[in-house]
Amino acid sequence: MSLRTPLAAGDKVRRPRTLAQELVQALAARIREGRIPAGEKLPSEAAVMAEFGVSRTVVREALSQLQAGGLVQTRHGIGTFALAPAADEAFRVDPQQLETLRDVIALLELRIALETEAAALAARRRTPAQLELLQTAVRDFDRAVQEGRDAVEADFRFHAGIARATQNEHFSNLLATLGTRSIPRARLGAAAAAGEPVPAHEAAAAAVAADAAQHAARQSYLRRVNAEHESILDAIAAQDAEAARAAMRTHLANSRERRRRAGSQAGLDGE
Amino acid sequence: MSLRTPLAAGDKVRRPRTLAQELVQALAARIREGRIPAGEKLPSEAAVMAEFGVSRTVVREALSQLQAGGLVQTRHGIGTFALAPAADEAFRVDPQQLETLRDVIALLELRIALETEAAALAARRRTPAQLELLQTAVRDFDRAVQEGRDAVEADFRFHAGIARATQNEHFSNLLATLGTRSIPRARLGAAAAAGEPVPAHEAAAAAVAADAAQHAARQSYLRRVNAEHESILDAIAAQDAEAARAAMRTHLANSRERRRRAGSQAGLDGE
DNA sequence: TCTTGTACGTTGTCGTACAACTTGAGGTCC
DNA sequence: GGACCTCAAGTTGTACGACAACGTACAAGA
Repeated sequence: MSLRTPLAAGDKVRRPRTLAQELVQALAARIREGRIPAGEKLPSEAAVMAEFGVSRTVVREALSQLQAGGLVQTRHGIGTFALAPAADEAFRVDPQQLETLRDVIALLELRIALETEAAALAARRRTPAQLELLQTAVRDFDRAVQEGRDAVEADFRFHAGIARATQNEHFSNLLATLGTRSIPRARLGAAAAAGEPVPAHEAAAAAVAADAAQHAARQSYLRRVNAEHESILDAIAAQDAEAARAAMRTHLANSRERRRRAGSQAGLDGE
Repeated sequence: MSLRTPLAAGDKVRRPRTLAQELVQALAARIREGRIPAGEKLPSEAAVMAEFGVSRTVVREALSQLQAGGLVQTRHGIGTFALAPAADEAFRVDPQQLETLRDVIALLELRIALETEAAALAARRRTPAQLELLQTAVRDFDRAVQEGRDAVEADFRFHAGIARATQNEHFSNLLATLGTRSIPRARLGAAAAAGEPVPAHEAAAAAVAADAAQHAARQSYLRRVNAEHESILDAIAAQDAEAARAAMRTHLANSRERRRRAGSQAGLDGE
């Protein structure tokens, strides 16, 4: 069996363009169809080379992709093994589950679970360099608030930095999954609320005043958020795990209440 | 920036993973953090080689995995491009990350974060029917231990029941994802070590005695586990959130220590 | 019996070379 | 001047050979 056979005349737009991708399909089929049962060892790279008539480069890239796809597992010096069809029970948040305020708060509860523990672990394990990144994030957040710019990025950086400082990849991976769902919300609402110059050509004076008041309220709210960030940062700097845990819980619980009060009106902007 | 730098003294058992996988993480981080915006071209393979100080083999395997993961797209003769975050950003645990004891403990840390909070929420919110299910699970666990049967199923049912009693789907969804990865790992070695009837036809008396001793040790260990379950159950029955949180933390921390002591020898059986 | 060494098979990384593809610059012809 | 052609440069795709790192099995030695 060789992959090098030129395409027959009828085979116009054959799907897989590269040899590696063809090989991926061939091997994936064997695994999915059970011709290579779960736990069983695949042929060695040399054997696959011989069987399919391709170079080791191609074989390795194919195995690499199967690995990334979770179909096989490779162990140095031993071989490559097929994995259980892995009822790919990936955790994901259905976008439909973010429609109501109640949905958003449910997700925030999960973040509380995740991040309070992360804060505690980060306090114990953070490296000096990681602490520095957190300090930078808090400073940037503060500056963005003062200058009326969008502070969401610095906010996210702060939380992501804590997750990373746990030295446990799972925390940052999971937060990334949650974050892209729960934060990046406000494309429309927040931008307008964040102080973009509104086309106020014909706006009534009353509307302008209301806008200014809203802006001021947002400022004070963001300052409170920053103060909470600093409490967390102090605890992590002092390597006080329990204080960090408590400060993070306060921060996120406050976020939850702020959001709850804001209702569904303001959309889901940063915390 | 080079991946080849020898480990610093402080770096504990730094992931012995492969260069390609490290590179995958580094590049994936750049994309996820927006340092390489969607649609933008990644550095050429030659540029990545130079920047990270690795061979083209490694670079190509890393890109290959990113491709399989849907983060980038490669076009022959042009380059590799970052893709839109693809709403597919699901959280999953790479099977490769469950190889070492250290990996298992890392996952357990995440479970601690998740389940301590779940226990607290469950204490506040559980319905009488849900409480009853938990009581049944604990009773079944106890009976299974006494009768020498496998208690993993009842154990998992107890934990899953708590997650469900939070009334927050995300907790049970995530626990399911973690559970299928971290518990049923009864592969080759684990199955034999977990107390399966050994073909003892010609086993020496000494071996039988050792086996009996191991069985007794396992019994006492499972009774301790059950006692911990009962503490959690009591707190949830009394709707005492803080007590439930503390009891769950104790339980999982003990699990972690038991597992740590067991080392990698016993494989990854239930807790 | 237990330990040690050692040979072998397997995967991980490196380097070089060339083929195939795309783009853009420059040249040629009308 | 404009349309077309050619070609060079940059990029990804594939091949081949070499060695390092890792695990396992088995034989030799204490």
